[in-house]
Amino acid sequence: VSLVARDRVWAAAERLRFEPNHLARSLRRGSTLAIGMVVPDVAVAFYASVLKGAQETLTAAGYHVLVVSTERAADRERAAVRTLAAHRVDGLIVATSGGYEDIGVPVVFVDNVPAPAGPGVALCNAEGTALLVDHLAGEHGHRAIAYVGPPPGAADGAPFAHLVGRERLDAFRAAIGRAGLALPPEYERTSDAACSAPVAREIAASLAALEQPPTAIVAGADTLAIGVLQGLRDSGLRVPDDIALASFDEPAYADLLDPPVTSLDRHDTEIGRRAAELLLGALRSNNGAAKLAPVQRIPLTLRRRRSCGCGT
Amino acid sequence: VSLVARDRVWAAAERLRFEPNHLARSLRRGSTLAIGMVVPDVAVAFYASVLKGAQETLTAAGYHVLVVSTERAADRERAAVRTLAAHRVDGLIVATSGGYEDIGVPVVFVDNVPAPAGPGVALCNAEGTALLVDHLAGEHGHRAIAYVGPPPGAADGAPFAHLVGRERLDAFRAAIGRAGLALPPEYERTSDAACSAPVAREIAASLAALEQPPTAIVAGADTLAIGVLQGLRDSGLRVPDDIALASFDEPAYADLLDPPVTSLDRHDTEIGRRAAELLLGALRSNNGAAKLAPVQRIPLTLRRRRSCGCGT
DNA sequence: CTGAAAGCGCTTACAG
DNA sequence: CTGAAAGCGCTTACAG
Repeated sequence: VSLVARDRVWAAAERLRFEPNHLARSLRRGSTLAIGMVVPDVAVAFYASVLKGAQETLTAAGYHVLVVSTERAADRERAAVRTLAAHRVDGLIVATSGGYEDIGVPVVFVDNVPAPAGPGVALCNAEGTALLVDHLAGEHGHRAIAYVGPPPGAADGAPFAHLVGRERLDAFRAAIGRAGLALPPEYERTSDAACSAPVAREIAASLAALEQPPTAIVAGADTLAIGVLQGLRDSGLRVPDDIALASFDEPAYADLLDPPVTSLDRHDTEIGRRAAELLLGALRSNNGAAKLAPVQRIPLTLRRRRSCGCGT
Repeated sequence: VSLVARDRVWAAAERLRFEPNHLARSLRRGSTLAIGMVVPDVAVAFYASVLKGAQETLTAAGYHVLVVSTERAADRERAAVRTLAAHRVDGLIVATSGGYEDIGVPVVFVDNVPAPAGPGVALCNAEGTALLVDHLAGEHGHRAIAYVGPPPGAADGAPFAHLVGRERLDAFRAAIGRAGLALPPEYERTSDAACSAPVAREIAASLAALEQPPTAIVAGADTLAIGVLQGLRDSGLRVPDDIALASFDEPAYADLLDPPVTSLDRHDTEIGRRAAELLLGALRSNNGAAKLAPVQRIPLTLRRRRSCGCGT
């Protein structure tokens, strides 16, 4: 081919905005450069931030991202994973609601990390919960602390669901024990699997109506903290004067809420970035070594605001 | 083939979890059953909800969704659209930041709908802005109302960007005129293209520092409302006692903010659903008729809360 | 170093 | 009605 002809071909390609067909390339190469990302709910700030962090890193590495939001239903998660398998994604990042099944590609779990299933990025659930309890008990002297958290059990028979709920509940019990406090069963409450605010709202109202209501509440998720805030308001209780509140997750604009909510800073986008890097490592090595990688734990920082009683 | 053999093949397929290769099918059929969705920022509640609504409808119709978040940069949007073209998506849903270019597939715009470019789903920007101004002027008697909104101009040479900003600013001026109020130039402020809260925070502080500060502010986006709230708090002003606030978009948990923020209910997921239906219609007919479809406008409802002065 | 051929896994139009 | 062949648009190993 003459150089002149070559140049003319290039120019024509440029002019017609020719894009090589990625499908054909993928079919031939056996790699799609696509990563599937499965999250319980894209509209929840935490997962949106994780998604952003992961997408940033994966896009920079030449991958693109297929996102599916499963509405926290195990069967929808299963369907999503199978669809992603049909599309031959090269790997998966999964914040599982319990429906995951192996499709033979590298997977990195985030948030909810099933113990036997591979590498993942999780929060320091135990340490974080302890931070909240220790702060309420140690610095503010509370002795009647209730818990409203995600359920510890598996949803609809799912093997992996709600490890987050398990870890946080266990850590709450342990921290209460270490502080030498009593934990009557009615102080230990769990929400629906979706951690929906309306459910937490009712739980908070029922806690407020107890003969011996708690003087402080630990919420195990941001949506639950919002619901608790609403429920306490319904009951005519002031936060933190009548009852204190500390939340595991940081609600959006926590400092502008009434009152500003004491919570743990989670570094959301960092989680997505780390998950993406773990996955990229597994894709590069492809020798199964990544399967043995330990779960990375993201440390949490306590943000003291008014809801716990600080600064009043 | 004998019936017995057929059954055994089916059983084996089931057992091995055989998934037909979607790539090969797409290559042959000339259709990927994939829809590209381009949004400025998945972590913004509005776009996340639109995404959910669209995904719901598209998944039910057998399509899957490729999401790209462009961080509101026109060049990143352009790159995203080209990548989606390389993957041969069957159609696009685009909340443009100005970088869109035609790739020869049906497109539906949401939020920011460029006039000559096809069907879309937009908000009633003019009517919504008028609702806010009329409420502040008519029901609360404000005569010095300032505006903090998205910029009306195109970002970095993009032809389509910020129609939303244009429409809301024009509507603000018109509503102020109809109410017979003065509009000094220093009351008419616009943020950066990203509508970032920190920029609005500084604008609010500078409004508060004016010799004749406004008695009310209309925020043209939820992130701007949050920033204004912070800026007014920085300046030691109480909302709504010292200065009232009404926001075009509803911030997350608007009723739990301090104060609860008066704003317009936008029906976010409905927007995504409508956009998906428009796109499905265009894909089915495929005769270009959809190109002539008028832009659908979503009506908005005023939610009266404390920040405007209601209920005080 | 260049160019023609085979093949990725499907679907579809066509021959038997 | 069944079965073999061609082809979607690439990449890659191979022959010239």
